[in-house]
Amino acid sequence: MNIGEIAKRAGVSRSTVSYALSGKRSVSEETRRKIQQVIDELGYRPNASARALANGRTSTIGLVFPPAGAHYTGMQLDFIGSVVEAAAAYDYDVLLSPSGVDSDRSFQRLLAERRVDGAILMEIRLRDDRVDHLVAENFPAVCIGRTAHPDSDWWVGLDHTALVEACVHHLADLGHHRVAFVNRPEHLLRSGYESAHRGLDGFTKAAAERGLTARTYSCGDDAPSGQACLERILHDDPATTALVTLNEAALGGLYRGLAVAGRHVPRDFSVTGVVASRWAETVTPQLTAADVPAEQMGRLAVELLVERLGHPDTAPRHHLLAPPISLRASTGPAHPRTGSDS
Amino acid sequence: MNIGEIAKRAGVSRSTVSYALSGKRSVSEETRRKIQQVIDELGYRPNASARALANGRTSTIGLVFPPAGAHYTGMQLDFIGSVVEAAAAYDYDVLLSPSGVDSDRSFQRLLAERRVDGAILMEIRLRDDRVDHLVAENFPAVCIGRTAHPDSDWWVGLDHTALVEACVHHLADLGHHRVAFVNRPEHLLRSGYESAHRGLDGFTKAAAERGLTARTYSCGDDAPSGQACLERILHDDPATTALVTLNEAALGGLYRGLAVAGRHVPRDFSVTGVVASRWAETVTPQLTAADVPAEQMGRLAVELLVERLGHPDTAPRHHLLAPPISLRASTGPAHPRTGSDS
DNA sequence: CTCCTTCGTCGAACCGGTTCGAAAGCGAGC
DNA sequence: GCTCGCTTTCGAACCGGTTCGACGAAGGAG
Repeated sequence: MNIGEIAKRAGVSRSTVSYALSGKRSVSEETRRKIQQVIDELGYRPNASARALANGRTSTIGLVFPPAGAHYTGMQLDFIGSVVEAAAAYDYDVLLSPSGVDSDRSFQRLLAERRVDGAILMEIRLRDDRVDHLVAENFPAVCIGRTAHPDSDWWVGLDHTALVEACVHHLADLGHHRVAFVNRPEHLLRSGYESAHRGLDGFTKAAAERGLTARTYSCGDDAPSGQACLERILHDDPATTALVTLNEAALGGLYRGLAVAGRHVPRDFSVTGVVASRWAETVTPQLTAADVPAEQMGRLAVELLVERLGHPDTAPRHHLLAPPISLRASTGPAHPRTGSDS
Repeated sequence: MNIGEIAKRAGVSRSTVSYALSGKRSVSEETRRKIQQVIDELGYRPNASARALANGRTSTIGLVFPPAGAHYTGMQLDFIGSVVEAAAAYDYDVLLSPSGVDSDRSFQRLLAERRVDGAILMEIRLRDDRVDHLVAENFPAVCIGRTAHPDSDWWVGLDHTALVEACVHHLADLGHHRVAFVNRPEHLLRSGYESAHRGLDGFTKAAAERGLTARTYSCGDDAPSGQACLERILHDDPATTALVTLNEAALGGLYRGLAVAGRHVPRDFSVTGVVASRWAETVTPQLTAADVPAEQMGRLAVELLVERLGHPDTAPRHHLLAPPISLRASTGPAHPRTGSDS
């Protein structure tokens, strides 16, 4: 059931079938109908590998996936979903590439073996080998996140600095003086993980500006770590009345820690941070947070990539997003704890 | 940088390079070294499309993704991650196919255009066109979930009936008499969604066996729907003291509804169900639940598929998993509400 | 009636691999 | 010395598309 078979049954040459399908040269109405009829009868679809070999385009984009074995967060899932959906709208398939332990191997696979026309990278680091590599080869790629030298790349990113600053200002406006920052795990910070660094910067800066007493913590990406982290916070400074977090996966644990410590949210303690709205709404009380527009970011990344694929030598473009804080139910005015603890 | 270039620089023919690489015929140690040296110098990797065209294998498996635009649950994310990881171990890439609105188009794309060697399907329905289609074509596929005629398919599934039964027995053992079942959304039930149906069956059967007063509800896949559903439950029968749920995404809303209604978990109300452990641990109190072994299921699915690809005409194989209930903190003995409500 | 376009179609080459049959080189056996 | 068999290498065909140059027929202009 290849193009030769169709040609034979339609009584024309292979090239005529190809042109009838692609429309790159005119074909008489009559033969076009005949060919279409044969194709419909046999349910023919052109072989993707052969097509890719011949015209050099695979109609596939690679999505470089967070390290395998890690704790995926809801945000990442939303990215993946929206990327797949947006790509389908442009007739692209999405190939997942685990950037796991031997990330090089699967990465090489994508690029050097020409499995994809372009790539979207998640989980960017400030200094990122993968990005350097792609830029050096001028390979069409778009990052979800920014490196330290963002002008030479294509990316769509979140202004974590501004978002965390906004969270701190929100808390300061409510009268909080002693606040904590719950960051992603230590090893991500050390490896230069973008959002962790920029978020931390924003926190430190805004806390200084507002004259707050601030402490920062790293916390594992899971609920038990969140609970432990909260215990540490209250142990280090029992007078803490609010926290800001980037750590979506630890959120449930932070809440549990507060409940265990007898701190009511938002009466005794305010919580805010940067979390996708869909997940901010699953906790009780619902989280006042900067809404990560994961769906939009995935879509924008695909749009940028498609544009770049269409116009290979355009100057880099980017989108820096700074979604507003959605006021929900997890923050309130500070009530300094008086007397002994409950 | 193709095989011809390598051949030229190594002073041999293209076929010799090919054999040196594949090892399908012997090549003298000397020429093999020479070829390898040239390859290392130039960083050559064979073109995937050409290879796929020539030998008929793409080294890619398709993962048929839940409908686009739906609310993804954490479980699904875990599946995807584990499938990608397991596939990488067998040197397969994973191509995502959204089975969205015009699922046929992208589905056809995968199969008819030969983009993948095999496929893994998620979100199975009891009567599933996609599965029928694949079985009819004898296309190598493995389902995560069972259809109504499971003997002719390859699948790895969860015994939702048994799991929900176990949940009901657990509640009955604790002395609960009036229990509710929170299912997936109505439209999924209507479309024959497997876990929703089997779970419901298990609930109904076990509740009858134990002589419980039981009500069943459909609930949207998000927190607000969960909260609304819980209100409905307490409105319909304020004496309800426990619920079983399959609806992971609504769980946060159910908890919130209980908090709003002043029912303490687990003192006044027990909650249990079927939820991946990683997510069961993020809520407070942690959910006593049958742990969905998403990671294991993804891995098993890949293993079955690889096996099927290796031995095309083996009889169908499957794995039916029935993980145990993990006792956490969300269930307790029934204390019939006495007097007026709080 | 010829000359020049335009339209529709065909054959051949090409994309970059794999694979098969055959041939060349070489030592062993008779 | 000749044949046989083994190892190593080569050339050609093939996978299933796309694309380019050319060619015949039809139509219009002169």
